[in-house]
Amino acid sequence: MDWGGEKTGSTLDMGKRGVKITINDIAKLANVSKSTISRVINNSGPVSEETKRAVVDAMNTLDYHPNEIARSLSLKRTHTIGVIVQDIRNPYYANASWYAERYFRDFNYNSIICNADNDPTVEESFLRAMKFRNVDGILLVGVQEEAGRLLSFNTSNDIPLVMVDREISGSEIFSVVLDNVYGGQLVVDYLFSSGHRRIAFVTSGFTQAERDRLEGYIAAHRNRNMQIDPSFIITQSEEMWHRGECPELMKLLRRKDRPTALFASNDYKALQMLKLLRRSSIDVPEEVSIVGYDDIESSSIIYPSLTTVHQPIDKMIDQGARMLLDIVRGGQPEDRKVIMRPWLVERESTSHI
Amino acid sequence: MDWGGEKTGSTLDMGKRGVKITINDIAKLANVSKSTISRVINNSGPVSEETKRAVVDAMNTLDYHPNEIARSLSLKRTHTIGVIVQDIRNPYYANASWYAERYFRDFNYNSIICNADNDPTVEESFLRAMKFRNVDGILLVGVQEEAGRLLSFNTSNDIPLVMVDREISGSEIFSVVLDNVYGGQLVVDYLFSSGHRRIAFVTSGFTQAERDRLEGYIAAHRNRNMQIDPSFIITQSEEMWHRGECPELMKLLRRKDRPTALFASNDYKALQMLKLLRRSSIDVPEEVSIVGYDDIESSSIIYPSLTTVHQPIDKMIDQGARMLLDIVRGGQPEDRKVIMRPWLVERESTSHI
DNA sequence: CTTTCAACTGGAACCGGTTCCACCTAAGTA
DNA sequence: TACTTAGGTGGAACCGGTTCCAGTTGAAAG
Repeated sequence: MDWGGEKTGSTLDMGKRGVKITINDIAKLANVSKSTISRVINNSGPVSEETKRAVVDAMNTLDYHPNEIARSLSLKRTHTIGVIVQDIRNPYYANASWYAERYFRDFNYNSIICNADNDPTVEESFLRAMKFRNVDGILLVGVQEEAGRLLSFNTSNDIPLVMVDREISGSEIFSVVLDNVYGGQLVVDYLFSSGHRRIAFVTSGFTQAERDRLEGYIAAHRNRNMQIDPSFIITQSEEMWHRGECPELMKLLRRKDRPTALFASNDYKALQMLKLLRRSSIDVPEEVSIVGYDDIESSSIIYPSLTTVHQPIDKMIDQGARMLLDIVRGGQPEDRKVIMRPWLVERESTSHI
Repeated sequence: MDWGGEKTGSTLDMGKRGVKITINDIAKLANVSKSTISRVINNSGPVSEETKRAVVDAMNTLDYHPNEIARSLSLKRTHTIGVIVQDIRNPYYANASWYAERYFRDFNYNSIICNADNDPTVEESFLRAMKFRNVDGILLVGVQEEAGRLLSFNTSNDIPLVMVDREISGSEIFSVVLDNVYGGQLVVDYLFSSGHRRIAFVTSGFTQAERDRLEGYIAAHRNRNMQIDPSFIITQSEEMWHRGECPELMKLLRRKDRPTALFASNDYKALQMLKLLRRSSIDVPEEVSIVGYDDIESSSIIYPSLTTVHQPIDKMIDQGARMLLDIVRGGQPEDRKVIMRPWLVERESTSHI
């Protein structure tokens, strides 16, 4: 909780009404030079026990805390991490960003959290802004960046960068990813084993992750030699999803050979679909089963609670954040790429047929 | 989106591989002194058109962006706002913090967002930490601070401070609040007019807001000369709510004269109750009506969707953030206290009887 | 009793900006 | 012609730290 510096007295009334204590005040009181104070604070050079004691005493009596700004200026590091999140309206990422913030704060780093809003342009401008803000490192969470731009940013630049929940295939960029193809297969295999044969996939196809889940969906069909009706793959813009509409899905559901199960590329879309089906008086899971992906908090709160794929986003953030801080501090993480596997959480939105 | 500084070229590859351009480079290239460059950047002194042009040219060719850290050091302002939020696990506040962040960024301020986690001690330590981080101002969102400490912090200190969704009565602290007593009455009046006579109030009683809503609940009863059964007021710790249990409520619901309506002091608790009732197979709203307070996003997504009191948190944040920036920039907001009124949103979790 | 070396310490430059003050120049005024 | 005066500019100090370098000291080694 404490962001660095010594523990202080218990009153909030410090610093004698706005007058800031500087290293010079301590130097004067302890009768030593600035250099020595600095050495004591940073443990960066020999100081006799005696003077050290005097300095610490002086710091305590004046309740001194080094000015981080000045320190940043000479050290050229700001103790700040930039976190760029794909879409903060998606609770999964909202959650992720909070994990990240907490993690960094535990290690005495501030976070600047930015919402890329699914827009590569916005993303690029944040990337640039962060550079000028002198962040020590950047964590890209679920961000969709065209490979080229990001690579040029990264290679031309010395700002450490780690991607979580996304990667740029073939690149050397540090990343923590989930096996989304595997996850997609997981869902379809589960539905198959529950007796479903007509399974639709509903997505915006916007991110690589979503495309990978689709690939898993296709692979699972292929493994069982099942045909896929192309009209069972519904792609529609994020904007439409935010508006809560999906005409194509509604059309599909009016067919007599409609799907018995719907697989949404993420929980957000699954929840929207749930709303749509309720509006059309189609019972879930009695008439149609729904599976999501992400396991956001709402998924377990709503009724029917959502069968979904759980991604250990907290663990992933932990991993990514650890890697990033490693690099920031001059180390080298063992792995450039960590791949984690999601698992299925069975709830009420699916049924056997 | 742009955090200050000029528009730049379109490639992310800037600054010649990590070599930072400083004001001295510009001075050299434009053949003028640092002072003049500074005057051009800040428009803070007379510069001839001719030299100004030369300086701007130089800045463009080298793609120069002033170092914010150095600027902060001499100007003693960091363009950073501290935002302390009561409880980030509560989506209502999660939302609020995002509005705040967005607002400040639009005005070129960074935000440091901290979760007080319902703990005054944590809160105090953040307050202190922010002081040492040299934030330009602090926005307290729904934070529960013992009056004394905060006042001493505020008076001893020159950091501008604005409270949103909470206040310290009798103090001069800038604040934007909702009329929670009014809101509490609103709910009870609505339930009365729907025919309900046995209405329970369920809370943690932790915040002043919740206590005010209770006061409204009581006032509405008094206005109609109705007795309140003391066992209809259920108070239980936040921790228990996070765990999703409420034994006292379950006991109350087993009585034959059980309440016909439950009024939760916020949506989070309402959602937890919904889950509890579902587990006990009590139908909402057929058997028991539920009303929440806050109108968080999930309230409209879940089934049954929640009748609740909508608080224009976005507008409140706007107000509070505007006030704060006003003060930060040396101005004086017209009002020290802005009081806003919530309104009721009728959905599916309540019925007439 | 010198020499050597390590421990300790202070001075000054530096990080990259801002700002006060002094100076110069050219135009306006007495 | 001499005297203001305002516009335009550079120099230097300053913000509050870090760090290199050189100097002092005291004890151990020769």
